[in-house]
Amino acid sequence: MAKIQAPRGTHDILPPESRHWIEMERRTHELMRRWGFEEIRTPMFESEELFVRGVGQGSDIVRKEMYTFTDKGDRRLSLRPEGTASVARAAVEHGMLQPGRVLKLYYQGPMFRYDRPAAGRYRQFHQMGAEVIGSAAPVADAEIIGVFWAWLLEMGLQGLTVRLNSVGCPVCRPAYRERLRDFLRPKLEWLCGDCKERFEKNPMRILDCKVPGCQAEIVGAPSTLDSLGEECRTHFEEVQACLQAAGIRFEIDPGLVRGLDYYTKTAFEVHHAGLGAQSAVGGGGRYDGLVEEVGGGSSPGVGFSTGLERILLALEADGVAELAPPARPDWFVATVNSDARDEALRLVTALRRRGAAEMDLSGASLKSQFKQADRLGAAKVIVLGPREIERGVAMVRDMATHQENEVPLKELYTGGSESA
RNA sequence: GUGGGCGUAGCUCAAUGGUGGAGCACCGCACUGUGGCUGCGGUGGUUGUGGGUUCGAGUCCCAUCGUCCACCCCA
Repeated sequence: MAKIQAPRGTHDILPPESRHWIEMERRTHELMRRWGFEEIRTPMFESEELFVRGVGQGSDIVRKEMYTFTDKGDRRLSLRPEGTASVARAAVEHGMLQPGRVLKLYYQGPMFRYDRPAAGRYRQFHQMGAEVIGSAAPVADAEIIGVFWAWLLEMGLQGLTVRLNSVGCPVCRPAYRERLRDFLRPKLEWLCGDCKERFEKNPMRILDCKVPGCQAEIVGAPSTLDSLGEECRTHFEEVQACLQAAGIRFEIDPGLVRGLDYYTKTAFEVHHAGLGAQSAVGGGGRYDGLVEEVGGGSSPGVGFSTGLERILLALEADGVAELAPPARPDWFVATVNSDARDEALRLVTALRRRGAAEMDLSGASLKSQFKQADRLGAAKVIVLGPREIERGVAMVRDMATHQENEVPLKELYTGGSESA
């Protein structure tokens, strides 16, 4: 039979790597508890419409990266490409948004995008993210960037940079777009093909273009920041003041434009130096129009998301060897021959109520059982053979000191002796 | 989606077009009821897959799948 491989862009998470995932999740829950966020778990597929409206028709994600299918009931469904739209949908659907109430939620799980795979980019990948919904205040933006920053430090990462920008709001953005078009129109013929297209659809993306010719043409272009309306400008200044108060360093990056259509005002990304082309470990921003877009009342929000595979790659680049060391058994119960099997089973069952205990499952020789115990890093090996069982004792060997003592079985069962 | 690199044992890698190897890992033996170190031995490959060229292909050609890099985009 021909082998079946995992689909392109997907990957199995195997031991010992799965230990790192367990540890990341454990630290996430613990940190979020301290920051007062509660977990929300939403479906991995949703109506296609949710993402079309939420993430945006114009975004690359919706235009070419969604896994969309029709189910047996003729519903158009999409595997979720990101988490925020689902959180907003669930908050609206369950009436969690009441005027004056601030919701703090986090989520964690697989996301799906039909993208060409590369290092740090997969078709099924995992994100963790958090949202503050119900507050338009700058301190909410700082709360999100702050919890993200704390989370990154909790994972043990170094060499991180926060880039911050404001992309304006539906009031001031159109005005800025026009100013930018006016500036670029005389230079249009010198721009690359992609940028000529962007000129009509999304001229702000031109600022992000990597083509050297375009870079030269945009010198002196009006900055988003100079074109912010009064409200957006004040908000941006206040966010910066809050970040300074919270002790978070950042760089202003006027070229930072995010790929999801729902962002307003604050946009940010965090980059890691050791990651190559896919250097963003996460990002986010404010989305004051999203809740309304998915059918709720007007409710402002701000959030972040981070890619867990990239976090692991960044940790590797930082030389963090082990997020979580292997679990070592306290005891390995070894049998001299098969007559001791039942006693060993009884004993290992009893020991497992108090700690981690292992026994041989393959009928291996005593020597081989010691090798197993050594490989597992067991602290002690308990030897059961005819000589011991007859007298109601077991030989207990300390693997570090090589000391062996006879211990009555009764004590091993009750944990009554220090020697066990 | 565009351009390019790479697919050989579980892992990391060798093999001028001429009988596919090594290290690590795994299993066993070294006076038979005891681990790590050492020595010796062993298991393990339809060379990603399918075609083609050739007396002969891991090696050359085509296709396909996968992977990696850059672009794009982003996490």
